Order: sequence, then C-alpha cells, then structure tokens
Amino acid sequence: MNIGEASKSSGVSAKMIRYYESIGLIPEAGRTVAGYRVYTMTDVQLLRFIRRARDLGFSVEKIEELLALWQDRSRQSADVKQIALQQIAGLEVRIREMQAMMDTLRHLADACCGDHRPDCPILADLVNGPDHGSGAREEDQQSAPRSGKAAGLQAH
Amino acid sequence: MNIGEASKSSGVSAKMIRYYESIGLIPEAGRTVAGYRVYTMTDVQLLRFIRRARDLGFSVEKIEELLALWQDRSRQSADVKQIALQQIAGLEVRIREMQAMMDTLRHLADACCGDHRPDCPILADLVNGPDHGSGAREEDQQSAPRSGKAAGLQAH
DNA sequence: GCTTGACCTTACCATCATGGGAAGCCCTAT
DNA sequence: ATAGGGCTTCCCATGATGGTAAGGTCAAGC
Repeated sequence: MNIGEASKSSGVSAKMIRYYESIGLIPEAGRTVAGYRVYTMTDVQLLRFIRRARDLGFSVEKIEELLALWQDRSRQSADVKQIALQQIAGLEVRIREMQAMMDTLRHLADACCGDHRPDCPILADLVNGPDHGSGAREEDQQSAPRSGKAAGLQAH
Repeated sequence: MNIGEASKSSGVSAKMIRYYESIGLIPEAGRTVAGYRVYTMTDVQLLRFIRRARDLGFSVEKIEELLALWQDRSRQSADVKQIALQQIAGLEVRIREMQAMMDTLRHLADACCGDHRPDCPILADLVNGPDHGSGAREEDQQSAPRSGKAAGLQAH
C-alpha cells in the first residue's frame, strides 16, 4: 500500500503521515526500490489510532504516551485512564475560559442596541476595561488572573 | 514613557507591543534620539483596548476591525455588535467541539476501571474507532464530519 | 569620569499541527 | 513515447507568543 491509500483508509493526510514519521511518532515506513513508502494494514491501524486520538483533542505528545501504553502488553489501565482524565481536565479549563469570554460578550452584545448610532457598550468595555462596566457583570469570574495564557483561545 | 512602563501600565508585554507595531496594528511609536520608543497615555489606552479584546478571545484581525470602528466617529453600533456576535458564534462552535470530546472521554474514562489490569475501553475505542463502542455513545454528535479542523483544539 | 545594572534595540529561533507549493522522479495506461 | 497522476524531498506559512543573544543607552553611585 502506498502512502496515498494509507492516507485514505486511515483518514490521516499523506503530509501528516510523513510528519508523524519525521518526529518519530510512527516507525519509519518500508520503502520500495524506487523509494516509495509502503504500508501494511497494521500501519493503517496505527494511523487510525492516532487519528482518533487527535479527534479527541490529544496532543501529539500525549498520543505518544497512549501509543506506548497501547503497545505495552503489561500496561495498567489506570495509566491510560489517568491520561484521559488529564485530557478531560485540560478541556474543562479551556471550555470554562471560553465560556467566560462568551458570557461577557453576550452581556455586552445584549447591552448594545446595534443600530445606526455610534454609542456602543462593547467599545466602552474595551476602552475602560471590565472594571468599569455598568453592571459589574464580570464578578462571576473570580479574580481571572489575566494570565496571558488565555491567548491560546482564538480561532486560528 | 518607555516601552517597559507602557507594557506595565497596559498589561501588554513589550515584545507584543513591538509585534503589534510591526504588523501595523498600532501606529509606529515616536522615538528618542537614542532610538527608544516613546509612548503617551493615549498609546497606553490603545494597548489596553487591545489587551482587553485579546482577553475576550478576539483575533488580531478582528481587533483591527474593532479599532477601526472605535476610531470612526461615524460608526454604527450595529457593526460593532455584529463582530461581537460573530465572536460569540465562533466561541460557541469551539466550545461545542470541545464539549463533545469531553463527553466522549468521560464515557470512556467511566468505563475504564483504572486498575492494574491492561484491558482498557479507552484504548479499545482508539483502536476501533467510535463506531465500535459498546454503548454507541457517540450518536449524540450527529454526523460529526471528521473535518480535521478540530485539530485546532489541543492545548499548545 | 567611570562602572554597574537596568533598560532598550534589532534579529533570529521556537512553538504546534497543519497545509501549500515547487522541482523532480516513478509508474501505468494509452 | 507520452501524458497524467502519484510519490519524493525541501522550503515556507500560519498565529500569537516567548526566548535569547549581541549590542547600545541611561541613570545612579563611587
């Protein structure tokens, strides 16, 4: 099986298959005489594993751990579970951060009449900061630390 | 005011202030004879605006639009509101994606006894894909398109 | 006046996972 | 033999941010 077919039947792009190989996430594929990569169904299964884990939001680093456990016949399911729980916790944090943003934005948008006039509580909030909001709405998020880590939350 | 002080009183790192200048988000700062950037309170206000918008998850691109509106005295608040609503919609989508991941992970983790034995439904799911899950739990997310766009959701 | 330390400058590199493209080789069908 | 599609490697870009290094500047204290 060439890389194209492996890609199709695993759902991982050829580009990413090469990338995963380059970073050592998957072993180096066999090659034909001409240098083409060759894949077996076992390799495809590995790629599907990775694909599925990516779909669940795992980072490549975590996937490395998961793969190691998968291939370790004497693993303890507790170790797998712990990785999953960590992942859940991370998702929870980021969801809460985004939820907080959304709540704030909703309140601001609700307060904005959205007509032809220039006056806008949304801009007012951006200028003055949350502390000057009329409703002191953002008390909900207790002491949001302004960490700068929230930066990872835009769409990109 | 030098860049350090502007950074402190705006909450934007010096590094990012220079970056915002380089991409044209903020105008080029004045310079001392020695080449040091000089900032006024007006500049700091601008930086605070940006900082606050970043905290609400707006991308730099969107912030550019917001700044343009802010500085446009004949703006219509409807335009501002629309940007906010777009932002809310984007957050909603990403929250839902992450929520779906989290729900799946929670079910899998619940099904994993997490002891010393190697058998683990989490790994089983990763190997076989969601379609082979015992409980057909993932029917909730109707026809999740496996878009690959979900890739933007890991912590990084 | 000179040293020291804090601050500033630019320039480059790294992140993380992914896509895009170019230049060139290979294989198969016509 | 040629065309077209697939494969190869290599380089670049994304977005917002941090880090570091090499060097210039300023102010305070001696």
